[in-house]
Amino acid sequence: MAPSPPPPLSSAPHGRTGRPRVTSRAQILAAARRLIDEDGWEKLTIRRLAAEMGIGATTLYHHIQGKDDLLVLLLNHYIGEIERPRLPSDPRDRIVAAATAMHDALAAWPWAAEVLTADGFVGLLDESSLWMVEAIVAAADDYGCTPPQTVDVFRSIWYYTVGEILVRSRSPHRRADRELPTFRETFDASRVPHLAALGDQWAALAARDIYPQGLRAFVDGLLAQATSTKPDGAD
Amino acid sequence: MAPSPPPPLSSAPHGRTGRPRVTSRAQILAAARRLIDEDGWEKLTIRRLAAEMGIGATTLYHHIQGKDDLLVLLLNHYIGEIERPRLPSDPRDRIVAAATAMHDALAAWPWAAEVLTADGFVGLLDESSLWMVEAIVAAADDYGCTPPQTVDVFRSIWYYTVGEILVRSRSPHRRADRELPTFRETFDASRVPHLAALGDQWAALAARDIYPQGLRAFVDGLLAQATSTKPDGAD
DNA sequence: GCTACTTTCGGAACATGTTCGGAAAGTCGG
DNA sequence: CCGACTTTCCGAACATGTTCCGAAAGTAGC
Repeated sequence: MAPSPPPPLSSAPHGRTGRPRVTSRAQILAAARRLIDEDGWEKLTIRRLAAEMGIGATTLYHHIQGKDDLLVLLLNHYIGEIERPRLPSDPRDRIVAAATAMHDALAAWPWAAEVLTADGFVGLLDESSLWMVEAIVAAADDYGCTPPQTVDVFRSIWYYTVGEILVRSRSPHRRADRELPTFRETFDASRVPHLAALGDQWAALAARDIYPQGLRAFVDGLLAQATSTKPDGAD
Repeated sequence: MAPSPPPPLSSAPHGRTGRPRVTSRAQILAAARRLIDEDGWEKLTIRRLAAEMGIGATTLYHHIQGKDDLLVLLLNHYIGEIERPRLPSDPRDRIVAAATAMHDALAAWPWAAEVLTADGFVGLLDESSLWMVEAIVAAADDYGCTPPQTVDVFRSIWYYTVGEILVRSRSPHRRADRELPTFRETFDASRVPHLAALGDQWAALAARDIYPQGLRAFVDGLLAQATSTKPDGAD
């Protein structure tokens, strides 16, 4: 429980009392990236990572909080390297563009789903990764949203984005394992007639990527709601 | 602490060959419900459940697929007991009401978050739990949506709902453990000015429940998009 | 009763994330 | 050089979900 950032490993090895560190957080992150790149993120376990570095598994816990923490750090690194797209000037379009960038950045890493819902995820992001959030907030502000409305707009979009990524990241699993489609193909026509009527169309329709489309509809609805509601927020 | 020894399998028909079963899926579900009600769902482990029933842990796997499967079965039971609200006649209001019911039903069980994203979750629901889905689909259809549009409407709402439940179900965790709010309170004003300007307001604003509000905005946007788009679906 | 067959049971084992307690390896004051 | 102190390392252990495989407990045919 000593979050005091340790001094760099090589530049100041001596000058401090106590047993010298055998590794650094940066080295751990580098090794984790190597493992992910080589064997896939599913093979990234604490013990493997420790073995890769030639240290004890327990030792890792003195440099990272836990596996979730490690994944967030990794994600921050990857997201930080994404180049910022030029965002449209129109606030509505800007929100859509920024949210799409955020979505794509997270969806690119399957293991992001493991930590997306972790306690206050957005608050754990680096400043270099926060420009997406900042862009959405700024655009909502530009549009004329009040601070509460702005936060609501972002949170709503965030929920939608997280849900989409999580649901879609788990769906392909079963399709490879078993032969079940994402949705069952037969429904009781007497109890759920409309579902039964859709029948096997559902599976095909549910396979399409509708994130951008839904996002646009959502942003439209949110901004319309913001401008039509009394900014005072009659709670 | 074992109020249910093994006898009540007496009614099992003896016309079958092989070693007789010592338990049934129904008994497993009943024991699981008992454990959840008494000690909370976090205490529900495979070994505890087996011990409660006086059987070996491995035996459970001959009656259920795994823990996720067990949780889905449990959720189906609980959702099936929810009384169906009278839904408004207006399609838009009906979608909102049904989605809200769906959200509330899932949000009522913290462990629902554990299986919400499991492979084709909606397809695993019982017919007795599917009336919420059916209601949304039927309302979208009533509104004039084409089958693809109808599925898109439901899936969008589903993503939003799942995201909200998952994010909110994990947030309180850390607030109890540590003192971090859901979002960090200080941001670099030079890199993320708008976030910095919101500052500590964010934490308070993010604590509010905005699901119904966001849902209404989303449904408005989705239905507007559906009626304005060529039904042919120009991909 | 005995042998075959069928179905179910469950102990041992595995991999995982994580915690605990003490040993190890330095510095510092003498 | 030595003992005290500080900081870090890591083997052992724990709890979990899950899988393997042989033992157990029935029925069927003789």
